[in-house]
Amino acid sequence: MAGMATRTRQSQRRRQVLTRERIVETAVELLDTVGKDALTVRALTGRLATGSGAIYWHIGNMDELLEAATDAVVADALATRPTRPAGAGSPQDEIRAVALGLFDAVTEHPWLAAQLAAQLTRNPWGPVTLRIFENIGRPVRTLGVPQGVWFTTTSTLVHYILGATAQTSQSTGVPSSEAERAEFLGTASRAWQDLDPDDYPFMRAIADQMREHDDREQFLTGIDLILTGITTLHPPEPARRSGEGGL
Amino acid sequence: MAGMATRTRQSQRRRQVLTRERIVETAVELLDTVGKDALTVRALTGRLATGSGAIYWHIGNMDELLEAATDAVVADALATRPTRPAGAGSPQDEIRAVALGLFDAVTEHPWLAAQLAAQLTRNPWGPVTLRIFENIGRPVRTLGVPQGVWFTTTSTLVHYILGATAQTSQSTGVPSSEAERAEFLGTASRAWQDLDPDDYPFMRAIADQMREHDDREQFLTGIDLILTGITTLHPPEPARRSGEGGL
DNA sequence: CTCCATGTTGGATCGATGCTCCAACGGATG
DNA sequence: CATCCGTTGGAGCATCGATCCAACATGGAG
Repeated sequence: MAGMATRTRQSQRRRQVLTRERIVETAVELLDTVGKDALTVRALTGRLATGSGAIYWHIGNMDELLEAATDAVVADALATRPTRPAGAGSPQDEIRAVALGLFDAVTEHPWLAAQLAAQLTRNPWGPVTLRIFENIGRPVRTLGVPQGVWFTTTSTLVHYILGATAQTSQSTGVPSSEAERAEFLGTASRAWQDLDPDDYPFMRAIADQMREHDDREQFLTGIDLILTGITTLHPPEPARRSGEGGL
Repeated sequence: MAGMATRTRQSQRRRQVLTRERIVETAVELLDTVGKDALTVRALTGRLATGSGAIYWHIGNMDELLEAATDAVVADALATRPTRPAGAGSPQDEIRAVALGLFDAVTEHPWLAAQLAAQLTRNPWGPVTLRIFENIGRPVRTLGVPQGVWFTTTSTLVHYILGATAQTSQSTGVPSSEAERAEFLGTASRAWQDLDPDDYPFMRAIADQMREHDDREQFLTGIDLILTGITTLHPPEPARRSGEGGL
């Protein structure tokens, strides 16, 4: 209340102030380097040279910390879009860019896929989902679809993106995993061919395609599939009446 | 038998055989009634009147048990399709039926959404994913799309379904939650209208649609959107060559 | 029928985790 | 200098997944 400049900068007044931001930052580091199971309160106290009580003073929960870490990474992935100052390309390109930003973030952070899915179910309209929705919905609006279907259209895209990224977790990323990935795909493809022909005829039929598919390319193909459906069901009006209020 | 009273305290040991199937069954019961956090090894030993060692003799892992429970529920949801002996309706109807089967299963089992997402990330080609893929891919094949895009097309549908069901977890289900649901939507819609206009213009614009949307209807709309994209990009050939071997 | 061999059971026990509780610290205020 | 309160660090608690092992039951060999 009426605090003047008393709240001085967070310089090395103490060794280094423990702030919520710093905790989240360290959590992301731990997640990236050691994996999700290694993100424990004790690991945090070790890295930050503090106690568990200090940590719980800034974050109320472990789930809350995971949500904050997820939101931080997602915000960074959506902010650093390929130098595109404003809506330069088509709305379709913008949607592809946002989707690819999330896709690449998931491949860079192996823990992110599980967390995105977890946040979606635990807190369906939390900050993470909100952020993604906003970034997809904005180009959807400029796509020329009627306002009545903005919500549904955006939902379809977001749900596909999150479902697709959920499955594309650990595969790519490390460059040396080229052979490793080929072996994984080969093993899976072979396993599909050995399935019961009565129970799984389809999986056997696409075993070959599976071995040679590219996750990223397939991801984009799915986006284009949905975009085609959108523009087919709601073709952009050639001349848009400007004085058209809602409804 | 003439066993003396030397040590007959636990004579009723074999009153009911402990099998993996029974453990999974009990796990589903616990998940449905008390929730996911209540599914502990100790809760299982209590319900089954046994010890933890006996349980770990049949299941190797807690994650494995969760996967088995998920697969059991999914298999049941996909098997009990509305009395449709064979492919009676159009491929589109079949896809809608499979998707709705999963959607309804998620609403009936509040824990299922999180588990479906978890299985997708942890074990991308485990039995659960395999089963869903097969049930979606089969009608996709009869849709008339070229074989080269079977895998990609099915992936798009499955990823959307899993992403959408992931967000539709706790909302509907209980009939008495009618007012509760309305209040939840109203609260969320109001929260969106209070967002920063600079950061979240889109969410503010669709706050009204959000309050009055129906999850199930929106889910089906998304399916139709993707189906439209599929049939637009790959129109069914009027005459299909039958002697088309794989290659 | 007797008696092991083998597969199965039940529970004690271990290590680890999330979280709470509390004494102590230290900069700001008077 | 004295006091206060936001903040810190760590001991401790409850609980969990998982392991280990002695006690059992059952089928087949003798």
